[in-house]
Amino acid sequence: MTIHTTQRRRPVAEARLPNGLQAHVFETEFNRLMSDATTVRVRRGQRIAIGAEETECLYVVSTGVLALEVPMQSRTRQLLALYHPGDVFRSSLRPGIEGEALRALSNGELRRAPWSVVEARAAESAEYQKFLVDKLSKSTAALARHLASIGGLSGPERVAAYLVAEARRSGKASGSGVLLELVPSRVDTADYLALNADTLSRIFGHFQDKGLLQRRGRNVYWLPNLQALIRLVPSGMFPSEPCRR
Amino acid sequence: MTIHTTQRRRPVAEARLPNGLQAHVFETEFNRLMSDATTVRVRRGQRIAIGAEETECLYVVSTGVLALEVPMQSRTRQLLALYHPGDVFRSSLRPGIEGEALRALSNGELRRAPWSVVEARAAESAEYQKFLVDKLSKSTAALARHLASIGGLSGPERVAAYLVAEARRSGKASGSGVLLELVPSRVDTADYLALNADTLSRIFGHFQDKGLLQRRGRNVYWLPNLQALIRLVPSGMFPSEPCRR
DNA sequence: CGTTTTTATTGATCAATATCAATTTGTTCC
DNA sequence: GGAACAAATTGATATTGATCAATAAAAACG
Repeated sequence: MTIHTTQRRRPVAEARLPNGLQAHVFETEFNRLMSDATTVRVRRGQRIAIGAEETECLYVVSTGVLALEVPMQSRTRQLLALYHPGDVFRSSLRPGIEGEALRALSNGELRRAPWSVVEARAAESAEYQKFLVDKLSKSTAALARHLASIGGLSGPERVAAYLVAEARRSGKASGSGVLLELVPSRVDTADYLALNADTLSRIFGHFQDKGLLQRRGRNVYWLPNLQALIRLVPSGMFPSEPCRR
Repeated sequence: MTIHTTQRRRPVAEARLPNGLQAHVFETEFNRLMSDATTVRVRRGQRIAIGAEETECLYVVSTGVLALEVPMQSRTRQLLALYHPGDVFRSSLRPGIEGEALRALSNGELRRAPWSVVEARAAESAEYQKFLVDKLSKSTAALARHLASIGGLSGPERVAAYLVAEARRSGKASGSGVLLELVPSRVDTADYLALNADTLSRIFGHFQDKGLLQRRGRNVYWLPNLQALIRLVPSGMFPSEPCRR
């Protein structure tokens, strides 16, 4: 297993934690839990091989966005899950498909610790144990939710579900709508949503035509009407979770 | 949460453990771990509501096949995972989609224990703890693998991958090929593979025409050439796992 | 054993999305 | 600022898989 460290040609994007709360949790809980973790700087596009059994690790995203990637056909791939600042990834969650890896979708930073060390540390404190198990469970639940989305929804529905989920995760209230930064490129987003990049582009176009989406910058979009987007997704997909602001 | 117990109109199918090994592990490890679990008999089609936070449970399949189900559109659903004898399901793995449930795809029996009890028991023994965590990790890995399959493969590829996985899980060497019992109905299998039941039927037909599949009974199929089926699936999906017999 | 009910197959058609190629737009870097 | 490069959009067309309706095949049941 090789982990290439950043060659520092491009400046690493500074920390972009979605909001104060998450930053706080991240700082207090994880920095203690991961006090002896290795910091790994990653550049957009970089591949981080996931360790085998013996080198099982826990990864925690500090900044940037990463994805769990598996290569499928010769030229295609599937992104199984996205990891944002504060998210954890345990390598035993990996599907065991040849070529699987973590892939940086933006510049960023993550911390890596051997699972054995994390386990020992967690054993010392029931509080940390609970925190960790909770994080990992949520990540599995997210995987299940994504599978439901890919397997059960049409293209536009998937995109709407993605936008709503992102808005809830990191959107900022702005005017009458929600301002949203979508870090992954079109191709990455398409590979995550199991859509063709061209098709995804078209769906974004339709949403813009219908006034559901407005581009405000490179990766920045404004959603004037989140409720309308939610209505595009079969009810039940978002069971009355409060929308953070 | 209501769990309907069997009304015993139809006889419950007797235990069908795939082979001696699994039966053994199941007996020795789990019966001790789950010694104070409730036994729940289920009939094909029965829905088992998954508990909320407070009533989080661990389920262990004794006999039969169950699936984690989420309703999508009005008439459609997605089966996220299949659970066979010996498999475990922890309710915090649920995606949190309205209407989610365990669904019995055949008559069978499962054991249910409150998570708190299981946790306490596992805390007593590192061996059990490890066994449990390992089972749950594998179930998450299977979820990821299934997501890769649904998101990245075509219909026929998905079906081939399903057949190969089932052959490896429970197939019995028979003549020059593998004999396989496929318990779930066409509709259930289709919902699991995110395909239309008609389309699935056609794919089975094509596989039969190509001599990859032969019907041998109600749910029993014979695969004369497993290698040919494996070649239909992008390499990497099945990285040199030994084929059990 | 024949009737009822459920499950599976098959054909004709349609809709959704992938593919390929050509532009356009945006970014990076001198 | 402008050349060189990368990313995103758009149009024309092909392909896959869904849908609907009709039929066939199996099980269940009296």
